[in-house]
Amino acid sequence: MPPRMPDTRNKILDAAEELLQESGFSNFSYQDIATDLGIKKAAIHYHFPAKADLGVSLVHRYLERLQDFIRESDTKGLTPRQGIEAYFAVAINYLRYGAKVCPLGVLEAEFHAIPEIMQKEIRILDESTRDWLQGLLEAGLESGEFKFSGSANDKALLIVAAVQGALQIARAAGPKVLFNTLRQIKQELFVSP
Amino acid sequence: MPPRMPDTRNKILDAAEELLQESGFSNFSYQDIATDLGIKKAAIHYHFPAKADLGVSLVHRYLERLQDFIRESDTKGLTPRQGIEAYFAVAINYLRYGAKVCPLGVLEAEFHAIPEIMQKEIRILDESTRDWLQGLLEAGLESGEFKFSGSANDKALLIVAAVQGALQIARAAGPKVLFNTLRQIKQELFVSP
DNA sequence: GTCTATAACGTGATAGAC
DNA sequence: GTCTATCACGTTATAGAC
Repeated sequence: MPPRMPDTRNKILDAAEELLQESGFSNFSYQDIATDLGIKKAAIHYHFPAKADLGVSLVHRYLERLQDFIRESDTKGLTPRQGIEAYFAVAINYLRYGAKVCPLGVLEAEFHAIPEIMQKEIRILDESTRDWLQGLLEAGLESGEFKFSGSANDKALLIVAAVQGALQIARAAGPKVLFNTLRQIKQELFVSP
Repeated sequence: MPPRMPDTRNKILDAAEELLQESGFSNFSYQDIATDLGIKKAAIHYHFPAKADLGVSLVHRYLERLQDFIRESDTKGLTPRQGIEAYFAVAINYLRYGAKVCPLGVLEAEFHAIPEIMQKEIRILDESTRDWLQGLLEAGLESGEFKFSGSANDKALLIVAAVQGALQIARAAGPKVLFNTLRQIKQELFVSP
């Protein structure tokens, strides 16, 4: 299974993803994507008849990417600590290239203004992300790399919420906000610095 | 200085505030507000010629409310612990009545899609909120009510980010997410349960 | 202060040629 | 698959009567 070439459909999703994390789902249009790619709006409607279809595919792709990430982590035999660092690296990259925010954050912020069919997909992505992090925290606790009080489930929620919030606050207060937050999480979580 | 009667201008701001935290700034229209209040769009344009004017006034009112809250806290002589509880109560009320989110969160999520004149006001509100919380944390540390490692400035950021994120995640995963987050923050922060 | 009326524009979406 | 052309609609915003 070789990786597919970036055909138009994938290019559309790439552009939409960028715009989503930049401005929000209802703040970009088919015209924006068309302009970015140098094509016409109608071509996008061919691949995604309604904007809700595009939105669902977008969230679904985040989910696939998470599952790929988990699979790769297992294959490479990443330690829990390396797993957390990889998760943080995703957030840092969001920030670096365009001051983007967490896709879950922006979609949840406008949750009541987006199609219901997308909301369902968002719930799955949210649950999957925190489930994965919970497992990572449990493994780290068992291996002695991590320390924390309370359940791994609770801690996963706290971490995801803080990172999501910090990415947004960084827009008003600058990038340091995110790095500061990640540093605090690591200081509390890691047994040995 | 008695509190002003809820004239049209204030009613507009009330309705707009509700809609902002429900759906986001660019996801409500003058028509939505007009319908809510039983008036016509043009009446709103009389009070707020452009939507950016409405947005600025909206954020400015949050700031005034924060300053009133701080003044009242001082007057009543609230303990740091009571201060934090009052802050959490605001978030809980957001959640309870319409699953609303933190105004800063939703505005930062669509930061790059809103008027620049609003962005400046948002930066002030963000800074003021965390400044206030920082002072509260310092006071609580000194009085022996709170415990935490690192600076009060850092801790204030972590708390604000977590609460902001939790309010959003609650939309996908339900209200428990917020209560869970607040409980964890308190358990880490309070010396005596 | 509030209204009616209207302008100017962008949006999502569809039909049909190529 | 992509295009041109077009539609129906909602949006912000303004002008002017009352």
